[in-house]
Amino acid sequence: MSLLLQNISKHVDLTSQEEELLLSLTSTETFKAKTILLNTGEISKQTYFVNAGILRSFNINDNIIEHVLHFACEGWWIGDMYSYIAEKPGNLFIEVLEDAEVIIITKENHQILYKEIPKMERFFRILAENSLVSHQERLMDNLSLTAEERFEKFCSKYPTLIQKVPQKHIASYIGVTPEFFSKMKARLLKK
Amino acid sequence: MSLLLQNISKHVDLTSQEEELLLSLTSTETFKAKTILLNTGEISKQTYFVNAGILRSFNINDNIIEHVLHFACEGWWIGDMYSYIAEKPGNLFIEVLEDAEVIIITKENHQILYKEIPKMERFFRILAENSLVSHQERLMDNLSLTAEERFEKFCSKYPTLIQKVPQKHIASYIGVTPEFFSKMKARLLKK
DNA sequence: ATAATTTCTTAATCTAGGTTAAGTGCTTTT
DNA sequence: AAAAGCACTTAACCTAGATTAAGAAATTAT
Repeated sequence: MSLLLQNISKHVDLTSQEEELLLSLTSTETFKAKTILLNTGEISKQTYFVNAGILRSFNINDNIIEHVLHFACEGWWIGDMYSYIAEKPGNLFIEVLEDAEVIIITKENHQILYKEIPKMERFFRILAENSLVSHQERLMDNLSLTAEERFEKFCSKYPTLIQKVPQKHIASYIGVTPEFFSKMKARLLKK
Repeated sequence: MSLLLQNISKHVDLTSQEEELLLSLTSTETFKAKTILLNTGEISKQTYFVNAGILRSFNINDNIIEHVLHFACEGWWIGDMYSYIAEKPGNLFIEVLEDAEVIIITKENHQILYKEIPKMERFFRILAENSLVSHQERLMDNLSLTAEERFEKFCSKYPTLIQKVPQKHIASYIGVTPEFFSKMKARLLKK
């Protein structure tokens, strides 16, 4: 069964007709590493579900410094939620880090989906609630933990990502410079 | 019309029977300032909508330092989303800062609500999505802005809160100590 | 009103993490 | 296989914000 249907079935039960309709409202595309799926200033008209590979979303502030908001690998959703729901130019880039296969839902199809399969409101409610909880936790962690503690938490939460994505992106996600991250890692290895 | 129904009508249209049912599934209570509505370690079984007054949610880490996650005044929702959806002991306190009137929905009634009025799935989906967007923005702000910039943003976003809640809570929300906040404020006034 | 408790301020000192810079080893491209 | 461009490390120095401590102002309780 497709990873997407599996993901959805964790929270709502679809009939096979509904599943078919759902799939007919999506498209699947593959992208090479380094592809930019979304640029700052663009209005995001799609939501992505990752079948394979790794993506990240990030922004860049005045000083040309990147900040990673989110990584997404197999089975994860990613997008610029702000731009997508407000239909306004966003601040995020979405980039492919590792060759990826991605399921795309456009905003129009997403609306059709809600109309034809009201159960999908429930699915995306639960998705948003779970995402909200993890963002709240990350926020509190950034306020109350040291960089070292945040790194340890990241490692236990996303063990596979550590080998796969460049360190500097992890440093950015955690909220430190690559130089400090390197120093910190060396310090941890000595223990 | 009640503030709650007004709030809901921004996103979904309810019939008057549905509105009646909704209200019958809620209760309204008033609380004195300093009342603790939820303690760390408790399983949160209610979601709150603020009719009047001010509440905050916060956690306390080992060092006995508080971190404010959220303020809620008139027309805002507040709760411990993690504990509420996972039905596990949470890490948050919810406290009344200013005498409050609060509409309470219990988890059981919330489920009934979804069953009887499926439209409410949509409402809470939109609520969660909006909340997610603002948490994402706050996260990125914490990673990329200085304390001073975060304070200015807070002022323009929540102008009424500044007069009403103790400074130390705003310092905590912004992510600095009360002492540094005081120094920073003095510095800003000189300009 | 007065005492008690909180909240806020100021100032000296300290530190986690940032900045700058130079060098080393990878990939990727040609 | 060279050349170019990234990604990572190390080290010296710097700074935003933390910590500690003590006093002043404002609330709250008696």
